[in-house]
Amino acid sequence: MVEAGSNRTKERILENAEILFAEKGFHGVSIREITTAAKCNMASVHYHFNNKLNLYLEVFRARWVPREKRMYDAFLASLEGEKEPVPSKIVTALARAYLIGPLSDEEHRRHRQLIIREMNTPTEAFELAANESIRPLFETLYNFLKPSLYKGPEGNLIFDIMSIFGIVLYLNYSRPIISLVTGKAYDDTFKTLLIDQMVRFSLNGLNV
Amino acid sequence: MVEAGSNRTKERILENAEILFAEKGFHGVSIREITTAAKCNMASVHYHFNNKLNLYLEVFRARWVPREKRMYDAFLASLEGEKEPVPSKIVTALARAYLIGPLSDEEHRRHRQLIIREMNTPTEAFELAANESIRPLFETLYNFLKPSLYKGPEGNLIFDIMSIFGIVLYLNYSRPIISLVTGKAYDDTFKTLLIDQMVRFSLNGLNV
DNA sequence: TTGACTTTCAAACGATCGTTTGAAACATAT
DNA sequence: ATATGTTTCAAACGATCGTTTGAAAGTCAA
Repeated sequence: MVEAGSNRTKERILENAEILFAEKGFHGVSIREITTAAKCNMASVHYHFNNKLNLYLEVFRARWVPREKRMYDAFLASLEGEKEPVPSKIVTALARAYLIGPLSDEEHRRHRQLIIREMNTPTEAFELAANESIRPLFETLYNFLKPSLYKGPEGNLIFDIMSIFGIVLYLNYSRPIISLVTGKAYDDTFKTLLIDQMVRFSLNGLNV
Repeated sequence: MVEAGSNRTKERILENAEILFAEKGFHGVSIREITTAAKCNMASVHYHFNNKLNLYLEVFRARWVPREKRMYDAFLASLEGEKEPVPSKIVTALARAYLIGPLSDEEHRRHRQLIIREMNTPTEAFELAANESIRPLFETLYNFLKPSLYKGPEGNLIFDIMSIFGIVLYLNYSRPIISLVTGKAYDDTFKTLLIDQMVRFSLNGLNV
Protein backbone atom coordinates (compact mmCIF):
# COMPACT_ATOMS: atom_id res chain seq x y z
CA MET A 1 0.00 0.00 0.00
CA VAL A 2 1.28 3.38 -1.01
CA GLU A 3 0.11 5.91 1.50
CA ALA A 4 1.70 9.21 0.64
CA GLY A 5 0.13 10.47 -2.56
CA SER A 6 -3.03 8.46 -2.16
CA ASN A 7 -3.96 9.85 1.19
CA ARG A 8 -3.43 13.36 0.07
CA THR A 9 -5.98 12.86 -2.68
CA LYS A 10 -8.33 11.07 -0.30
CA GLU A 11 -8.08 13.93 2.18
CA ARG A 12 -8.64 16.54 -0.51
CA ILE A 13 -11.78 14.74 -1.59
CA LEU A 14 -13.06 14.53 1.99
CA GLU A 15 -12.32 18.18 2.65
CA ASN A 16 -14.08 19.46 -0.43
CA ALA A 17 -16.93 16.98 -0.10
CA GLU A 18 -17.63 18.28 3.38
CA ILE A 19 -17.59 21.90 2.27
CA LEU A 20 -19.95 21.23 -0.59
CA PHE A 21 -22.27 18.79 1.20
CA ALA A 22 -22.63 21.28 4.06
CA GLU A 23 -23.45 24.09 1.68
CA LYS A 24 -25.77 22.34 -0.76
CA GLY A 25 -26.81 19.04 0.75
CA PHE A 26 -26.32 15.52 -0.56
CA HIS A 27 -28.48 15.85 -3.66
CA GLY A 28 -27.34 19.39 -4.36
CA VAL A 29 -23.74 18.38 -5.04
CA SER A 30 -22.37 16.27 -7.87
CA ILE A 31 -19.27 14.10 -7.78
CA ARG A 32 -17.96 16.13 -10.69
CA GLU A 33 -18.24 19.26 -8.57
CA ILE A 34 -16.39 17.64 -5.67
CA THR A 35 -13.57 16.22 -7.75
CA THR A 36 -13.15 19.46 -9.65
CA ALA A 37 -12.75 21.29 -6.33
CA ALA A 38 -10.39 18.56 -5.10
CA LYS A 39 -8.41 18.72 -8.35
CA CYS A 40 -8.58 15.00 -9.04
CA ASN A 41 -10.33 12.53 -11.28
CA MET A 42 -13.95 11.57 -10.80
CA ALA A 43 -13.11 7.87 -10.51
CA SER A 44 -10.95 8.56 -7.45
CA VAL A 45 -14.09 9.00 -5.41
CA HIS A 46 -15.17 5.47 -6.22
CA TYR A 47 -11.68 4.13 -5.73
CA HIS A 48 -11.38 5.60 -2.22
CA PHE A 49 -15.04 5.64 -1.08
CA ASN A 50 -16.92 3.15 -3.28
CA ASN A 51 -19.80 5.51 -4.02
CA LYS A 52 -21.29 8.93 -3.34
CA LEU A 53 -23.42 7.88 -0.35
CA ASN A 54 -20.47 6.29 1.40
CA LEU A 55 -18.39 9.43 0.78
CA TYR A 56 -21.15 11.39 2.49
CA LEU A 57 -21.16 9.01 5.45
CA GLU A 58 -17.37 9.11 5.61
CA VAL A 59 -17.55 12.90 5.95
CA PHE A 60 -19.43 12.29 9.17
CA ARG A 61 -17.21 9.44 10.36
CA ALA A 62 -13.85 11.01 9.58
CA ARG A 63 -14.66 14.71 9.96
CA TRP A 64 -17.85 15.52 11.81
CA VAL A 65 -17.52 13.15 14.76
CA PRO A 66 -13.87 14.07 15.50
CA ARG A 67 -14.67 17.76 15.28
CA GLU A 68 -17.61 17.37 17.63
CA LYS A 69 -15.24 15.61 20.00
CA ARG A 70 -12.92 18.61 19.91
CA MET A 71 -15.77 20.78 21.15
CA TYR A 72 -16.78 18.18 23.73
CA ASP A 73 -13.20 18.04 25.01
CA ALA A 74 -13.03 21.84 25.14
CA PHE A 75 -16.19 21.76 27.21
CA LEU A 76 -14.73 19.20 29.64
CA ALA A 77 -11.39 21.00 29.77
CA SER A 78 -12.95 24.29 30.85
CA LEU A 79 -14.57 22.46 33.75
CA GLU A 80 -11.02 21.69 34.86
CA GLY A 81 -11.84 18.22 36.08
CA GLU A 82 -14.24 19.37 38.76
CA LYS A 83 -16.49 16.59 39.96
CA GLU A 84 -19.47 18.74 40.82
CA PRO A 85 -19.21 22.12 39.11
CA VAL A 86 -22.02 24.57 39.77
CA PRO A 87 -24.66 24.95 37.03
CA SER A 88 -23.48 28.42 36.05
CA LYS A 89 -20.03 27.04 35.36
CA ILE A 90 -21.47 24.12 33.40
CA VAL A 91 -23.68 26.27 31.23
CA THR A 92 -20.95 28.83 30.65
CA ALA A 93 -18.51 26.11 29.67
CA LEU A 94 -21.09 24.65 27.31
CA ALA A 95 -21.89 27.97 25.67
CA ARG A 96 -18.23 28.90 25.24
CA ALA A 97 -17.25 25.51 23.85
CA TYR A 98 -20.10 25.32 21.36
CA LEU A 99 -20.55 28.98 20.40
CA ILE A 100 -16.90 29.96 20.27
CA GLY A 101 -14.95 26.83 21.03
CA PRO A 102 -11.88 25.48 19.26
CA LEU A 103 -13.39 25.83 15.80
CA SER A 104 -13.01 28.54 13.25
CA ASP A 105 -16.15 30.32 12.08
CA GLU A 106 -16.01 28.46 8.82
CA GLU A 107 -15.60 25.08 10.51
CA HIS A 108 -18.47 25.95 12.78
CA ARG A 109 -20.77 26.76 9.90
CA ARG A 110 -20.03 23.52 8.08
CA HIS A 111 -20.41 21.48 11.23
CA ARG A 112 -23.74 23.02 12.07
CA GLN A 113 -25.15 22.86 8.55
CA LEU A 114 -24.32 19.18 8.21
CA ILE A 115 -26.03 18.11 11.43
CA ILE A 116 -29.07 20.34 10.98
CA ARG A 117 -29.76 18.72 7.63
CA GLU A 118 -29.65 15.37 9.36
CA MET A 119 -31.84 16.48 12.25
CA ASN A 120 -34.40 17.77 9.79
CA THR A 121 -34.51 14.65 7.66
CA PRO A 122 -32.41 11.95 9.30
CA THR A 123 -30.44 9.41 7.33
CA GLU A 124 -27.87 6.84 8.39
CA ALA A 125 -25.52 9.74 9.13
CA PHE A 126 -27.74 11.02 11.91
CA GLU A 127 -27.68 7.70 13.75
CA LEU A 128 -23.92 7.80 13.48
CA ALA A 129 -23.65 11.32 14.88
CA ALA A 130 -26.25 10.62 17.55
CA ASN A 131 -24.60 7.50 18.87
CA GLU A 132 -21.05 8.80 18.70
CA SER A 133 -21.54 12.39 19.83
CA ILE A 134 -24.96 13.75 20.71
CA ARG A 135 -26.08 11.10 23.18
CA PRO A 136 -22.77 11.11 25.12
CA LEU A 137 -22.85 14.91 25.41
CA PHE A 138 -26.43 14.81 26.60
CA GLU A 139 -25.62 12.18 29.22
CA THR A 140 -22.57 14.10 30.40
CA LEU A 141 -24.66 17.22 30.83
CA TYR A 142 -27.32 15.24 32.64
CA ASN A 143 -24.84 13.76 35.08
CA PHE A 144 -23.18 17.10 35.71
CA LEU A 145 -26.42 18.95 36.35
CA LYS A 146 -28.20 16.23 38.32
CA PRO A 147 -26.45 16.79 41.70
CA SER A 148 -27.39 20.48 41.71
CA LEU A 149 -30.91 20.04 40.47
CA TYR A 150 -32.14 16.75 41.88
CA LYS A 151 -34.69 18.62 43.98
CA GLY A 152 -37.01 19.41 41.08
CA PRO A 153 -39.85 17.22 39.86
CA GLU A 154 -38.74 14.01 38.28
CA GLY A 155 -38.07 14.37 34.55
CA ASN A 156 -37.79 18.15 34.53
CA LEU A 157 -34.06 18.08 34.10
CA ILE A 158 -34.19 16.23 30.83
CA PHE A 159 -36.44 18.94 29.40
CA ASP A 160 -34.24 21.68 30.80
CA ILE A 161 -31.27 20.18 29.06
CA MET A 162 -33.20 19.88 25.85
CA SER A 163 -34.19 23.52 26.16
CA ILE A 164 -30.58 24.55 26.63
CA PHE A 165 -29.66 22.44 23.64
CA GLY A 166 -32.35 24.29 21.76
CA ILE A 167 -30.97 27.69 22.68
CA VAL A 168 -27.41 26.75 21.82
CA LEU A 169 -28.38 25.16 18.54
CA TYR A 170 -30.68 28.00 17.62
CA LEU A 171 -28.32 30.82 18.51
CA ASN A 172 -25.63 28.94 16.73
CA TYR A 173 -27.30 28.14 13.44
CA SER A 174 -29.86 30.86 13.00
CA ARG A 175 -27.42 33.51 11.96
CA PRO A 176 -29.60 34.56 9.06
CA ILE A 177 -32.49 35.22 11.44
CA ILE A 178 -30.27 36.86 13.99
CA SER A 179 -28.94 39.22 11.38
CA LEU A 180 -32.46 39.74 10.13
CA VAL A 181 -34.03 40.82 13.41
CA THR A 182 -31.07 42.54 15.03
CA GLY A 183 -29.48 44.06 11.95
CA LYS A 184 -26.11 43.24 13.45
CA ALA A 185 -23.25 41.23 12.04
CA TYR A 186 -22.37 37.92 13.67
CA ASP A 187 -18.88 38.96 14.81
CA ASP A 188 -16.79 38.20 17.89
CA THR A 189 -18.17 40.91 20.15
CA PHE A 190 -21.65 39.89 19.13
CA LYS A 191 -20.89 36.26 19.96
CA THR A 192 -19.57 37.22 23.38
CA LEU A 193 -22.75 39.14 24.05
CA LEU A 194 -24.72 36.16 22.79
CA ILE A 195 -23.00 33.84 25.23
CA ASP A 196 -23.74 36.13 28.17
CA GLN A 197 -27.39 36.31 27.20
CA MET A 198 -27.60 32.57 26.64
CA VAL A 199 -26.05 31.79 30.01
CA ARG A 200 -28.28 34.27 31.81
CA PHE A 201 -31.41 32.94 30.17
CA SER A 202 -30.52 29.29 30.69
CA LEU A 203 -29.59 29.71 34.34
CA ASN A 204 -32.84 31.51 34.99
CA GLY A 205 -34.55 28.71 33.11
CA LEU A 206 -32.88 26.15 35.31
CA ASN A 207 -34.12 28.16 38.28
CA VAL A 208 -30.94 27.78 40.31
CA MET B 1 -59.75 31.28 -18.70
CA VAL B 2 -61.17 27.99 -17.52
CA GLU B 3 -60.71 27.75 -13.79
CA ALA B 4 -62.40 24.57 -12.67
CA GLY B 5 -60.31 21.66 -13.92
CA SER B 6 -57.14 23.68 -14.20
CA ASN B 7 -57.07 24.77 -10.61
CA ARG B 8 -57.62 21.27 -9.38
CA THR B 9 -54.50 20.13 -11.19
CA LYS B 10 -52.58 23.20 -10.08
CA GLU B 11 -53.58 22.55 -6.48
CA ARG B 12 -52.66 18.86 -6.69
CA ILE B 13 -49.22 19.82 -7.98
CA LEU B 14 -48.72 22.36 -5.18
CA GLU B 15 -49.89 19.90 -2.53
CA ASN B 16 -47.61 17.09 -3.64
CA ALA B 17 -44.72 19.43 -4.36
CA GLU B 18 -44.87 20.70 -0.81
CA ILE B 19 -44.95 17.20 0.65
CA LEU B 20 -41.98 16.09 -1.39
CA PHE B 21 -39.91 19.29 -1.11
CA ALA B 22 -40.37 19.19 2.66
CA GLU B 23 -39.28 15.58 2.84
CA LYS B 24 -36.36 15.57 0.42
CA GLY B 25 -35.42 19.15 -0.33
CA PHE B 26 -35.35 21.00 -3.64
CA HIS B 27 -32.60 18.95 -5.28
CA GLY B 28 -33.85 15.67 -3.79
CA VAL B 29 -37.12 15.74 -5.70
CA SER B 30 -37.69 15.46 -9.43
CA ILE B 31 -40.55 16.96 -11.39
CA ARG B 32 -41.39 13.46 -12.55
CA GLU B 33 -41.79 12.40 -8.92
CA ILE B 34 -44.09 15.35 -8.18
CA THR B 35 -46.29 14.92 -11.25
CA THR B 36 -46.55 11.18 -10.69
CA ALA B 37 -47.78 11.84 -7.15
CA ALA B 38 -50.12 14.55 -8.44
CA LYS B 39 -51.38 12.22 -11.19
CA CYS B 40 -50.78 14.64 -14.01
CA ASN B 41 -48.41 15.25 -16.86
CA MET B 42 -44.89 16.57 -16.38
CA ALA B 43 -45.48 19.54 -18.66
CA SER B 44 -48.29 20.78 -16.43
CA VAL B 45 -45.70 22.00 -13.97
CA HIS B 46 -44.21 24.27 -16.58
CA TYR B 47 -47.63 25.34 -17.81
CA HIS B 48 -48.77 26.43 -14.33
CA PHE B 49 -45.47 27.40 -12.68
CA ASN B 50 -42.97 28.05 -15.50
CA ASN B 51 -40.19 26.00 -13.94
CA LYS B 52 -39.13 23.93 -10.95
CA LEU B 53 -37.63 26.78 -8.94
CA ASN B 54 -40.75 28.88 -9.27
CA LEU B 55 -42.87 25.92 -8.19
CA TYR B 56 -40.71 25.71 -5.08
CA LEU B 57 -41.16 29.43 -4.39
CA GLU B 58 -44.90 29.15 -5.03
CA VAL B 59 -45.08 26.46 -2.34
CA PHE B 60 -43.88 29.11 0.08
CA ARG B 61 -46.08 31.88 -1.31
CA ALA B 62 -49.30 29.92 -1.61
CA ARG B 63 -48.88 27.37 1.18
CA TRP B 64 -46.24 28.17 3.76
CA VAL B 65 -47.01 31.83 4.39
CA PRO B 66 -50.80 31.31 4.73
CA ARG B 67 -50.25 28.38 7.08
CA GLU B 68 -47.87 30.39 9.21
CA LYS B 69 -50.54 33.07 9.34
CA ARG B 70 -53.02 30.50 10.68
CA MET B 71 -50.68 29.84 13.60
CA TYR B 72 -50.06 33.53 14.09
CA ASP B 73 -53.82 34.17 14.18
CA ALA B 74 -54.30 31.30 16.63
CA PHE B 75 -51.66 32.92 18.82
CA LEU B 76 -53.40 36.30 18.71
CA ALA B 77 -56.83 34.74 19.23
CA SER B 78 -55.79 32.99 22.42
CA LEU B 79 -54.69 36.36 23.80
CA GLU B 80 -58.33 37.36 23.40
CA GLY B 81 -57.56 40.87 22.30
CA GLU B 82 -55.89 41.85 25.53
CA LYS B 83 -53.75 44.94 25.17
CA GLU B 84 -51.19 44.07 27.80
CA PRO B 85 -51.31 40.35 28.58
CA VAL B 86 -48.90 39.11 31.23
CA PRO B 87 -45.77 37.31 29.98
CA SER B 88 -46.99 33.90 31.18
CA LYS B 89 -50.09 34.25 29.05
CA ILE B 90 -48.03 35.40 26.06
CA VAL B 91 -45.57 32.55 26.27
CA THR B 92 -48.30 30.00 26.88
CA ALA B 93 -50.26 31.28 23.90
CA LEU B 94 -47.12 31.13 21.77
CA ALA B 95 -46.25 27.61 22.81
CA ARG B 96 -49.79 26.32 22.29
CA ALA B 97 -50.17 28.00 18.91
CA TYR B 98 -46.86 26.80 17.54
CA LEU B 99 -46.49 23.40 19.22
CA ILE B 100 -50.10 22.26 18.97
CA GLY B 101 -51.94 25.02 17.16
CA PRO B 102 -54.42 24.71 14.33
CA LEU B 103 -52.22 22.40 12.28
CA SER B 104 -52.25 18.64 12.02
CA ASP B 105 -49.08 16.79 12.95
CA GLU B 106 -48.37 16.15 9.32
CA GLU B 107 -48.87 19.80 8.36
CA HIS B 108 -46.62 20.80 11.22
CA ARG B 109 -43.85 18.50 10.08
CA ARG B 110 -43.94 19.80 6.51
CA HIS B 111 -44.08 23.39 7.66
CA ARG B 112 -41.13 22.99 9.96
CA GLN B 113 -38.98 21.01 7.53
CA LEU B 114 -39.43 23.58 4.79
CA ILE B 115 -38.39 26.56 6.87
CA ILE B 116 -35.50 24.80 8.59
CA ARG B 117 -33.99 23.98 5.22
CA GLU B 118 -34.23 27.65 4.37
CA MET B 119 -32.79 28.79 7.69
CA ASN B 120 -29.86 26.45 7.22
CA THR B 121 -29.06 27.51 3.68
CA PRO B 122 -31.25 30.46 2.74
CA THR B 123 -32.54 31.02 -0.76
CA GLU B 124 -35.07 33.48 -2.13
CA ALA B 125 -37.75 31.52 -0.26
CA PHE B 126 -36.28 32.48 3.10
CA GLU B 127 -36.49 36.17 2.38
CA LEU B 128 -40.09 35.63 1.41
CA ALA B 129 -40.93 33.79 4.62
CA ALA B 130 -38.91 36.20 6.74
CA ASN B 131 -40.56 39.33 5.40
CA GLU B 132 -44.08 37.94 5.33
CA SER B 133 -44.12 35.92 8.54
CA ILE B 134 -41.09 35.71 10.78
CA ARG B 135 -40.33 39.37 11.20
CA PRO B 136 -43.96 40.34 11.94
CA LEU B 137 -44.25 37.60 14.56
CA PHE B 138 -41.03 38.72 16.17
CA GLU B 139 -42.18 42.32 16.31
CA THR B 140 -45.54 41.35 17.73
CA LEU B 141 -43.85 39.37 20.47
CA TYR B 142 -41.50 42.24 21.14
CA ASN B 143 -44.33 44.74 21.49
CA PHE B 144 -46.34 42.42 23.73
CA LEU B 145 -43.46 41.65 26.07
CA LYS B 146 -41.97 45.13 26.20
CA PRO B 147 -44.43 46.68 28.69
CA SER B 148 -43.82 43.90 31.23
CA LEU B 149 -40.08 43.73 30.80
CA TYR B 150 -38.94 47.24 30.06
CA LYS B 151 -37.05 47.35 33.34
CA GLY B 152 -34.22 45.08 32.18
CA PRO B 153 -31.03 46.27 30.49
CA GLU B 154 -31.55 47.66 27.03
CA GLY B 155 -31.37 44.97 24.34
CA ASN B 156 -31.91 42.02 26.63
CA LEU B 157 -35.46 41.51 25.47
CA ILE B 158 -34.49 40.89 21.88
CA PHE B 159 -32.22 38.08 23.01
CA ASP B 160 -34.86 36.67 25.31
CA ILE B 161 -37.27 36.50 22.43
CA MET B 162 -34.68 34.86 20.25
CA SER B 163 -34.04 32.33 22.99
CA ILE B 164 -37.75 31.56 23.22
CA PHE B 165 -37.83 31.24 19.45
CA GLY B 166 -34.96 28.82 19.79
CA ILE B 167 -36.74 26.68 22.32
CA VAL B 168 -39.97 26.57 20.34
CA LEU B 169 -38.21 25.81 17.09
CA TYR B 170 -35.98 23.23 18.68
CA LEU B 171 -38.65 21.41 20.65
CA ASN B 172 -40.75 21.50 17.54
CA TYR B 173 -38.35 20.19 14.97
CA SER B 174 -35.98 18.02 16.91
CA ARG B 175 -38.36 15.13 17.29
CA PRO B 176 -35.66 12.69 16.22
CA ILE B 177 -33.41 13.87 19.05
CA ILE B 178 -36.26 14.02 21.51
CA SER B 179 -37.18 10.45 20.76
CA LEU B 180 -33.52 9.55 20.89
CA VAL B 181 -32.76 10.88 24.36
CA THR B 182 -36.10 10.32 26.03
CA GLY B 183 -37.10 7.09 24.34
CA LYS B 184 -40.65 8.39 24.24
CA ALA B 185 -42.98 8.85 21.31
CA TYR B 186 -43.95 12.36 20.27
CA ASP B 187 -47.67 11.99 21.03
CA ASP B 188 -50.31 14.37 22.39
CA THR B 189 -49.66 13.83 26.10
CA PHE B 190 -45.97 14.26 25.44
CA LYS B 191 -46.60 17.49 23.59
CA THR B 192 -48.71 18.83 26.46
CA LEU B 193 -45.90 18.02 28.85
CA LEU B 194 -43.49 19.69 26.46
CA ILE B 195 -45.53 22.88 26.42
CA ASP B 196 -45.61 23.02 30.22
CA GLN B 197 -41.86 22.57 30.38
CA MET B 198 -41.25 25.10 27.67
CA VAL B 199 -43.41 27.72 29.36
CA ARG B 200 -41.83 27.11 32.74
CA PHE B 201 -38.32 27.34 31.34
CA SER B 202 -39.02 30.42 29.24
CA LEU B 203 -40.74 32.32 32.03
CA ASN B 204 -37.87 31.58 34.35
CA GLY B 205 -35.59 32.70 31.54
CA LEU B 206 -37.48 35.94 31.23
CA ASN B 207 -37.07 36.34 34.96
CA VAL B 208 -40.58 37.66 35.59
C1' DT C 1 -72.65 23.32 -33.69
C1' DT C 2 -69.10 26.19 -34.44
C1' DG C 3 -64.97 28.60 -33.13
C1' DA C 4 -61.63 30.51 -29.90
C1' DC C 5 -59.22 29.59 -25.98
C1' DT C 6 -57.46 26.84 -22.03
C1' DT C 7 -55.57 22.82 -20.23
C1' DT C 8 -53.51 18.20 -20.52
C1' DC C 9 -50.91 14.92 -22.72
C1' DA C 10 -47.16 11.64 -24.91
C1' DA C 11 -42.87 12.06 -26.76
C1' DA C 12 -38.57 13.72 -27.35
C1' DC C 13 -34.71 17.25 -26.47
C1' DG C 14 -29.91 18.16 -24.82
C1' DA C 15 -27.58 18.20 -20.43
C1' DT C 16 -25.96 16.17 -16.47
C1' DC C 17 -26.08 12.50 -13.16
C1' DG C 18 -23.45 8.34 -10.64
C1' DT C 19 -20.80 4.72 -12.06
C1' DT C 20 -17.63 1.64 -14.77
C1' DT C 21 -13.75 0.50 -17.65
C1' DG C 22 -9.06 -0.35 -18.91
C1' DA C 23 -4.91 1.62 -19.52
C1' DA C 24 -1.23 4.90 -17.95
C1' DA C 25 1.48 6.71 -14.12
C1' DC C 26 3.47 5.94 -9.86
C1' DA C 27 5.73 3.73 -5.79
C1' DT C 28 8.14 0.07 -3.56
C1' DA C 29 10.58 -4.46 -2.76
C1' DT C 30 13.61 -7.74 -4.59
C1' DA D 1 16.34 -2.97 -13.59
C1' DT D 2 12.49 -5.59 -13.11
C1' DA D 3 8.28 -7.16 -11.20
C1' DT D 4 4.29 -6.20 -8.32
C1' DG D 5 0.88 -3.78 -6.47
C1' DT D 6 -1.28 0.98 -5.84
C1' DT D 7 -3.23 5.12 -7.41
C1' DT D 8 -4.80 8.33 -11.02
C1' DC D 9 -6.60 9.24 -15.29
C1' DA D 10 -9.54 10.10 -19.81
C1' DA D 11 -13.37 8.27 -21.82
C1' DA D 12 -17.58 6.26 -22.11
C1' DC D 13 -21.82 3.85 -20.05
C1' DG D 14 -26.90 3.85 -19.26
C1' DA D 15 -30.10 6.41 -16.48
C1' DT D 16 -32.34 10.37 -15.15
C1' DC D 17 -32.68 15.30 -14.98
C1' DG D 18 -35.46 19.89 -16.29
C1' DT D 19 -37.46 21.58 -20.21
C1' DT D 20 -39.71 21.96 -24.86
C1' DT D 21 -42.79 20.70 -28.54
C1' DG D 22 -46.99 20.14 -31.01
C1' DA D 23 -51.04 17.84 -31.05
C1' DA D 24 -55.23 16.04 -28.52
C1' DA D 25 -58.77 16.91 -25.14
C1' DG D 26 -61.59 19.86 -22.71
C1' DT D 27 -64.38 24.22 -21.84
C1' DC D 28 -67.50 27.77 -22.78
C1' DA D 29 -69.51 31.84 -25.29
C1' DA D 30 -72.00 32.98 -29.46
